[in-house]
Amino acid sequence: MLQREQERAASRINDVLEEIGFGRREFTMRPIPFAGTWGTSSSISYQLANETISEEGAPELEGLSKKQAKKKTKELVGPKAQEIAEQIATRLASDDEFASIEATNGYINIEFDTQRFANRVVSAIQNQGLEYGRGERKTDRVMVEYSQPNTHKAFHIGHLRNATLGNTLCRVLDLAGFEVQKANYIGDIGMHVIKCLWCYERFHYGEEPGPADRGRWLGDIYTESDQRVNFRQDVLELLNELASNDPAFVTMVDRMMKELYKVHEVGEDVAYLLGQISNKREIKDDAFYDQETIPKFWPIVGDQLQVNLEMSRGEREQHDDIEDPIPEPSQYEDWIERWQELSERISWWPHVNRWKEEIKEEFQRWERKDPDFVQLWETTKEWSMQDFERIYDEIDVEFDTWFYESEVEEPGREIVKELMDQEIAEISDGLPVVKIDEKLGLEKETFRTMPVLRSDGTTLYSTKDLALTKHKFEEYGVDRSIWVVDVRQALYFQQIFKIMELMGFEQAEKCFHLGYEMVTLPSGAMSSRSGNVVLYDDIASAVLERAREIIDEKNPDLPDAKKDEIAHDVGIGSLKYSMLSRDNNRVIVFDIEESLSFDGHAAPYIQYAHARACRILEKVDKLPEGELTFEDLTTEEIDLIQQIAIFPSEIQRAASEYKPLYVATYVYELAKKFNDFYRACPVLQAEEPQRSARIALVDATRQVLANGLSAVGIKAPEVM
RNA sequence: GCGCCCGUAGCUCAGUGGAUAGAGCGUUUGGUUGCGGACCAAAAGGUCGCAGGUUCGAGUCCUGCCGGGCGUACCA
Repeated sequence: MLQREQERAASRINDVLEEIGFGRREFTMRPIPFAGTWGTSSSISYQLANETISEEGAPELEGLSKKQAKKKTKELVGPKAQEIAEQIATRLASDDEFASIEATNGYINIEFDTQRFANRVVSAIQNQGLEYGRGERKTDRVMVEYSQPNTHKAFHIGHLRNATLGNTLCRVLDLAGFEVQKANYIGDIGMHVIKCLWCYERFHYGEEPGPADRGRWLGDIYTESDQRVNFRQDVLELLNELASNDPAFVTMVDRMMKELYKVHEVGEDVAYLLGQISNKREIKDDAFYDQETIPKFWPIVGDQLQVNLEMSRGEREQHDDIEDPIPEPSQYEDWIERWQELSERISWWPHVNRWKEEIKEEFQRWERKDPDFVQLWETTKEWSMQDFERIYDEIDVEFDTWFYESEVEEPGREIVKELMDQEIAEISDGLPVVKIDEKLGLEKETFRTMPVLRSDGTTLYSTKDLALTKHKFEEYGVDRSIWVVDVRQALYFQQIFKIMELMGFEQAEKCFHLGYEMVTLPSGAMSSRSGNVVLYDDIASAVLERAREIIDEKNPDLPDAKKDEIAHDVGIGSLKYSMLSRDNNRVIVFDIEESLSFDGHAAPYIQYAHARACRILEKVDKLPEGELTFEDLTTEEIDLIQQIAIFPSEIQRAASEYKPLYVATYVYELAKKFNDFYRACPVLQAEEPQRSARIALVDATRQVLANGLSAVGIKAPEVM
């Protein structure tokens, strides 16, 4: 609608350019960037001014050096642009279709006739309702694969970022006019599942979780399994860190070793530890003769850390023989905490290698489809799935198609055969790989080499993804395939796309990986193993509780069920918005306190604007109909009308660049402009015909706020 | 080594080659019987990491540095 006006304006300018001898040009019209003005502008006169000066020359440039001439040109362009703009504006002035045409700062500014366009915008919104913003039908069939949670693991806020981004992208693409298929790809098999089930059978057999927290229960078992398997690594990591970062620890190594030898006479191991620590060389897992050395050494390490902590606090004399400055007490407290956690499990040390063997055997049970294993896998998988479905329901995220990793293992092996037959893949170091750079004839290392099967014939993630991608193209008729996945897999997806291209799939060109950065915590990267993780369920219940408190305070008379519903809309909306209001390739440091605040740039602000609009409309008997009077508008009214008018084009922009952020920003800006209007312009108390016009504007804004929130997957309650 | 991302107000972040670089949080001071104060106004706060280049015009594009994060053959 506005685009048409812009095109018309550009075309009229071109008419004038032709008349005055510049000829027709390609240029884009941009909004006038001043508050309270609604129209379109062109900077074409700057280009023309520059051309004129450099082609025709100017008396001021005579006899100047090149550099000086350039500098002078710069000074001359501004005034000349203004001159040309004025010339164009005067010729256009005879056009009575625009409210005003002016030359300012060298730009041609064409203001719209608010009476005409405001009516057009408001009535379009009234007529289209929920459909306002929908673009023309596009021909491409799009599939967006997102969420991809692993069963047997807990759902945390990192998963929430993915689900929110992916779901919003789907909603935006759909609104933009694409046929969208929302796909989930469940990681229901793989090493993580094997580890979890091994740990269950080995240490928790026969235990039953409560029906409500099976998902979390499984996640806890997975975490335990991970801790068991990585136990030695974690222990050595701390020891090595102490050896390289704590001079007091290194200085005391002789004393510690004497103590160790008293309780544990294994000379080789004591000598090894002494040598590595005092020379700050890495202590290796497989270097010990005796499996009890580290468990015996561990209490000595703890005692030493305690001594060092006291020394760092200044409660003990400093040792003259420590040359480097010793770490802060807080650093020791951190180390002691880690030591303490590992200490509780130090008896695991001798068993770790055997456990690893057992896990390999467990993997074989899966590979040969051992019936007992498969049955256990199916029941536990179902527990996770029920949990996921509950969460998706809570956060209003949906899927049309569900893929499972376990179902693409066989097709994966077939595609590897195909790749071998077509000589795209080859055997290298005993496993099938695709040497992508070589196949593409690239000199520079770009896509590298991708393994497509393990050397023992078991499938890799890539094996399955290649098969699934082919499946999407062939069985689902997907033209444009999108993956919403962690940005760390960027190279991986480039490799997949290139292999699909090598196989001759034209759709490879329109494959797109929407990468997003990590969600970290103020205490560092999330890791379930170390317990540094915020689970969805925990943050969701905290946010819901907080939202409920505020509603109780603001709106005590509402029925309980209604309060719960609003608390849900506001709390979850706020959480989702915090995931959308930051660019996808920026790290989110998730601050729990901040997520519990509903002020400022957040979903409740937008929802509040919507509720306010609803409140005004509630007091109106009948919405105005027919031609309205939008004359002598205030700055706030003009800016608001302009904002609701650009919604459709913002949706297109977000869809074409795959940027959910644009919509999140847009709808916040809209709420802001509505609040400005709300303050400056009385609606119900206004005199007719202004009253009717404002009521219609409020109604249109309410609709666009609702549509905008819906596009980002956030509910728009009428009361809050 | 190679590649990708980030660097904008004290903090967290927007910013489509174009006019005076904007929000939120925090700080300080205010907001009248008005339509809901989850709101609003004012003040303070900037060498847009640095240096070149392209351009009439660069926070935005190109090149090189600096700082931080991430990825780089049988994890997913």
